[in-house]
Amino acid sequence: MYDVFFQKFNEKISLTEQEENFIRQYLTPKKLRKRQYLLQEGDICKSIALLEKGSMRSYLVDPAGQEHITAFALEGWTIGDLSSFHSELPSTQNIDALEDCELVLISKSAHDELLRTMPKYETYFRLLITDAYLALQKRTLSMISLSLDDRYKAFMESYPNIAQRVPQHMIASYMGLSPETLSRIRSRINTSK
Amino acid sequence: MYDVFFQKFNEKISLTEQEENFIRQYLTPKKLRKRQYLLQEGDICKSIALLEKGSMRSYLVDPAGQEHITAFALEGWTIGDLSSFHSELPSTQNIDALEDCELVLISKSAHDELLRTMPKYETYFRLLITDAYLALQKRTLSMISLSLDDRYKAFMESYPNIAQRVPQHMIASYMGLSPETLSRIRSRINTSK
DNA sequence: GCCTGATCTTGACCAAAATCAATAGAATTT
DNA sequence: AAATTCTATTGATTTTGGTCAAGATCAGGC
Repeated sequence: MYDVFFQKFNEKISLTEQEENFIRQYLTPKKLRKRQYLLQEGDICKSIALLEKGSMRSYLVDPAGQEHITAFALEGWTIGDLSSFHSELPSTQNIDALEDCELVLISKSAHDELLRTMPKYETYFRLLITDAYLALQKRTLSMISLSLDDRYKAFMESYPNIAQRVPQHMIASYMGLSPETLSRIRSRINTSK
Repeated sequence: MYDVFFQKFNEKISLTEQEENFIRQYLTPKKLRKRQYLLQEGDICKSIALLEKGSMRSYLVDPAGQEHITAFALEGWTIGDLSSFHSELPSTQNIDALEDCELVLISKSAHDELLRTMPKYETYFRLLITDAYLALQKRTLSMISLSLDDRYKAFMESYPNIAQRVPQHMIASYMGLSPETLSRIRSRINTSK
């Protein structure tokens, strides 16, 4: 149990068996059915989740009622609304399962206690959020500096596994495009090579 | 010396005088004239900088030769290319001074040693990068979900002090717009109220 | 196995932003 | 003080992506 979680943890900071067992007490397993919510707009995000299995997305709804996907997650990825988790204020995001999922949850109180008592956990989390920052920065820079065609190519290179598992219109939403435009980008790219 | 640096540090984690002096050894002051580079594309980002005084920007140049501003920094803000700093690979960004600046630098080796030896530094840095992540996320979400008018309003609310010190065409660049479009957004907003 | 709903593509049309161009006012430099 | 450069605005035109609509394919539910 928690195999993927500890594998990912050990990639950043290696743990002894005792340390793994210490952390284990703070973890909670959770299963979600496809389409089930982990978090809904207005909720406070009380835990961050690592996916052992399945796929998820987070999205927000704009003033005009349109959904915009803000993130995807696959096995081994972490998902949650860090803003709400950190501030303990209601979230503006929704997170739900795209497939049946198995998760590992760390509650806010467990997280805070691990930060206080276990330096390796703080290091793990610092590295985790550094990676998240770098990935987000890459996304943001591609949005301001690349053509649509290049942005799509960059997305496909960075996340080929997402493209395989997620419908195309959701990728369009993630990129801030209409599904029709993404379809046209694809046909443009395919004919030009 | 380093007043702003320690003020910002203490806002996150409070330090004793001894701790301040311990950190002080690892810091280097630097002055930059307006238009002077802190980092150029191809350089490895060897230190992160906190601005004691002045203002800076970072930008990148796209394949078509066009500049895109990726970040601004004012007094008390931290700037640098975290991607290059972290990976020790050449940067794709340029960072230069918009006004005469006074900086505090932490080199990569100083940073690594502080992380190893001083838990409070690691906590400080974790909180710093968490804030950076949250700010970047806010920016990214506004790019995919808001109208241009709302994005501009949100920018002005979040960073009124940037708008006061930075020419408008740079704000347009930061937002990924042409200067003409930003000018038209402004006139639209001004006439409608 | 059929039906419904979801997904993707393509076309026609429209709206929004980029580009090109001209102007004028500010700020720096000499 | 004059000259040069930087900055912002406005108009005309072009390009790009969004919206609306129709049709085709596929998957899952009954």
